[in-house]
Amino acid sequence: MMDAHEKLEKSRKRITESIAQNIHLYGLPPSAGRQFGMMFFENRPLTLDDMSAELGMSKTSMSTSIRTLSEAKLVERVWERGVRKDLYEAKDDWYQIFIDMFTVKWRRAVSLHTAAIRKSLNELKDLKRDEGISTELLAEVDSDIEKLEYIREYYNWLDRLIDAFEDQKIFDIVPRNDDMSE
Amino acid sequence: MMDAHEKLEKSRKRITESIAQNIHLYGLPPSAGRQFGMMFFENRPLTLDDMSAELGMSKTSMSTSIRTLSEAKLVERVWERGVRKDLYEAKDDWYQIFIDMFTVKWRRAVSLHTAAIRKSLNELKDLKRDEGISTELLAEVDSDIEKLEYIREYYNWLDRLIDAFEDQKIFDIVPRNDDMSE
DNA sequence: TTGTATGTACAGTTTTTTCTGTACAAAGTA
DNA sequence: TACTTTGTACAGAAAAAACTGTACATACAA
Repeated sequence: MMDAHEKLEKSRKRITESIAQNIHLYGLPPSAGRQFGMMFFENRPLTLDDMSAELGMSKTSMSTSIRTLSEAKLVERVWERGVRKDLYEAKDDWYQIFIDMFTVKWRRAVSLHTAAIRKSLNELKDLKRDEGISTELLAEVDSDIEKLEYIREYYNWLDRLIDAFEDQKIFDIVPRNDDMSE
Repeated sequence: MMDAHEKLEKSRKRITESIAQNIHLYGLPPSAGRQFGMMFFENRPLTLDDMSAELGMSKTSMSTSIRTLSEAKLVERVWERGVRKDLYEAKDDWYQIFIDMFTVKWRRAVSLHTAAIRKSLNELKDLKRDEGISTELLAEVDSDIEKLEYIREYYNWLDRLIDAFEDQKIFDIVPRNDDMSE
């Protein structure tokens, strides 16, 4: 028979593992998920040494993964007077965490894609204008131009979608507090 | 000086590489992105042998990655009478591709998390009810319960968010056709 | 039925990613 | 100033993922 403390640990472990198995949606490896999950249940900021001891992993690993977690805005550094070591805490607004991940990751993708599309589109239009190309090839160029214009429009939509998340407009269609009771 | 055909290839390659570099957002490796990008520009369904030749990769790889692409709903199998080989085509509705990816990936995560939360929450509530536990531990249990109830609420929101994508309600706040002209 | 074509399971290889230990730079303490 | 303490750069080890070739099952053709 487990004692109460063991039961509590087991309960936490289940949630932490669940996070670890799904953190790839944030582009992070399972161990970073475990780290975040552990920090989530701690009601105090942790040092790298704390994390290292808690997870049984090297301090170096803690250092690199905490940086990744910070960049993804899942944790943040906090200050406490008199403490020399760096302290980190899991962010507690999961809605905001989701929105931050979404906007950070997709904004970059949109930006890169849009630049590539603009460049290719210009090249293709120049190609049409300047050269006397075969009818066959011209058809292909026109086909590509059409496709690129279509996906440019799509990325414009995606950009506006990201805006909607960023400025919290998303809560207008999907309200935050459903007020569900058990 | 490049000829027209080379220019066309270069233009396509830029877009394809851009897709390859960002397809990790769909949980797929770059090579799958290259495969999709190539198929996107082809105006006809391709066989595994076509893809193998086009990308210079083994047929086995094509087979496994086309399955992944199918599961992610980025491509689909099409039928053509008289053709014995399997034919695949890139889906052309990128808005729908995005929505499908989003719903498939996040729905599974929500489902797994929700199950874990329910289980842990039950265990913790049993723990509170049955055993005479120390005040100190009780405080921790209560803290965990509060946290789990919070994230349960969050996952409920996420589930509703997925619904909004799935039933196209998302286009209400972010309309599809912006009708931007150059 | 036998022969041929096609897709994939599986084992092994290559490549990429993650993790560790050492060494060191930066910053605080005495 | 010299002496600690702390975080991280870097090189190498371990683990995971992607890719290939062979072998085979399935389906169609004759």
